[in-house]
Amino acid sequence: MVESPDIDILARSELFRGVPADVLRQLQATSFRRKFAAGETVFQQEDTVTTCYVVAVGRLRVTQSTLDGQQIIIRYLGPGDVVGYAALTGGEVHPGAVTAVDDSHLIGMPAAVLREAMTRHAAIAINAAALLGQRYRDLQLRLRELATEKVERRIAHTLLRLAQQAGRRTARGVEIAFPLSRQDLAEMTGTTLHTVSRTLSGWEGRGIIDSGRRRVVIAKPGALTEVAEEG
Amino acid sequence: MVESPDIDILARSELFRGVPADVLRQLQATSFRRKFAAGETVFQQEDTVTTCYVVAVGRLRVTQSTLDGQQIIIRYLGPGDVVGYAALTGGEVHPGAVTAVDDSHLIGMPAAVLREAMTRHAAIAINAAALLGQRYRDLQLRLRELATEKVERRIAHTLLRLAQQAGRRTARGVEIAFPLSRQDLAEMTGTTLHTVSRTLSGWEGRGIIDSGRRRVVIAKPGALTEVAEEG
DNA sequence: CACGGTCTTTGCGCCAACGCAAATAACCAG
DNA sequence: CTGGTTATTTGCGTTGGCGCAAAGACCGTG
Repeated sequence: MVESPDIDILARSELFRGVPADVLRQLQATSFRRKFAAGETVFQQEDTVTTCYVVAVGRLRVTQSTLDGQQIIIRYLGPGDVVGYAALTGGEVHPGAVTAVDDSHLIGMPAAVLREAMTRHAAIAINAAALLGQRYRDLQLRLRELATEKVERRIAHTLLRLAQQAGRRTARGVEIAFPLSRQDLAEMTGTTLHTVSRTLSGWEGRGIIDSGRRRVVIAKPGALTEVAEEG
Repeated sequence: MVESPDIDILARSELFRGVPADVLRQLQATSFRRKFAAGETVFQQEDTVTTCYVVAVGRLRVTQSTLDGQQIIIRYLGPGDVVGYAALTGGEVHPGAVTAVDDSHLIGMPAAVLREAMTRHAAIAINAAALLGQRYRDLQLRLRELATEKVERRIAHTLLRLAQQAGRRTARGVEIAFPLSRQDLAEMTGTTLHTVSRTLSGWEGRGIIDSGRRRVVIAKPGALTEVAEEG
């Protein structure tokens, strides 16, 4: 019997790294694959936690909304990332919503099974703590940025971070490898799409970036870094 | 032999809740108490992680600074809270600085011992994941608040949150039970001490709060909630 | 009880960024 | 190719909150 490719993906994921193959095989018995088309929702904010996913392929967006419809983007998720971290912490409901921004394949498993596996195999629980700590640290950084930096710098930093985690080298420069609108950038930086548009237009004029409809290519990463760091 | 009071504190802490007493006794063999006077620093940002603490008594402040001295307050820690979460995630350095704002007693233990205990007792690792998840969720909320709400509301929300976690009922109202300056509130809400001062003055005039030098009493929590929720 | 240090208050001018509005521009479905 | 939908750009007036500056209040200490 051929080893399932899913085992391979899990073995490389942030949550199951270093976990023995036989444990993964057991987990895989209750796991399943699920596809989400771009734009489809994986779960809504406040949904009850039933399933935990690991991204096989694709890209998803985590958002958090207020009652009156205001929304911010918490982070983007890509291959190997956990979708629905609440399952790791024993949370009852999802604190944010997750939507696919590209066609995506997720490997899902029941939250109860995962919780049980964590009690049995400390390595998984330790990985969970590590990945949550990583996300927490990222958020601390963004909070500080939002509190202390001006809009232009925030946008610059955000683009550089996105390039780092989902950049693709092309002839023109580093392209953000998923659809990213002005509105999206606004929701990541705590500003409005108008201000983002004006800022990007400015950079476009200086040849720093090359952008279009839901598309951003960083032509001169060095220049963008300069904007982000000083002046 | 009398059971040490530290065991009791640990058993009730967010990290060691539900962990068998004999495991705690083992951990306590390498643990020690340390006092910090108000104003003293437990560790600096970027310090190497060597020790993990649990707060026995007191109150501490976690901050994050930029190179140019800008700083924000990430959170306050009180009895039962973990100080130096990086030890739980395998981090090499502390991502933030911790300072005592009141005289405090901490129970410390070597990070390596704690890490080892996590691998041996999944319950500790699971608690670690839970508490990190809680902090992450709190930060998501603050990020959204900072990104979408105006200063006055942010300050109102912040005060209400502080009252929740460290409020003390008095004749005049709910008092924040540790020294809290205008500057501190500014660093929690992403604004300046001037704006905080003006805002508090306004509320003071309306009888909503009663504040002084590094001291805030919420006289009318209901009115403050109203400010926080709707205009 | 006077002094120095730390907090807090308040006035004033200014500007980054918002909010509104309206004109493109790009994409999609049929 | 055409009409409809979704994204982007840009202009213009407004303003919340910053930055600077100076005065006043409070506190611990010698």
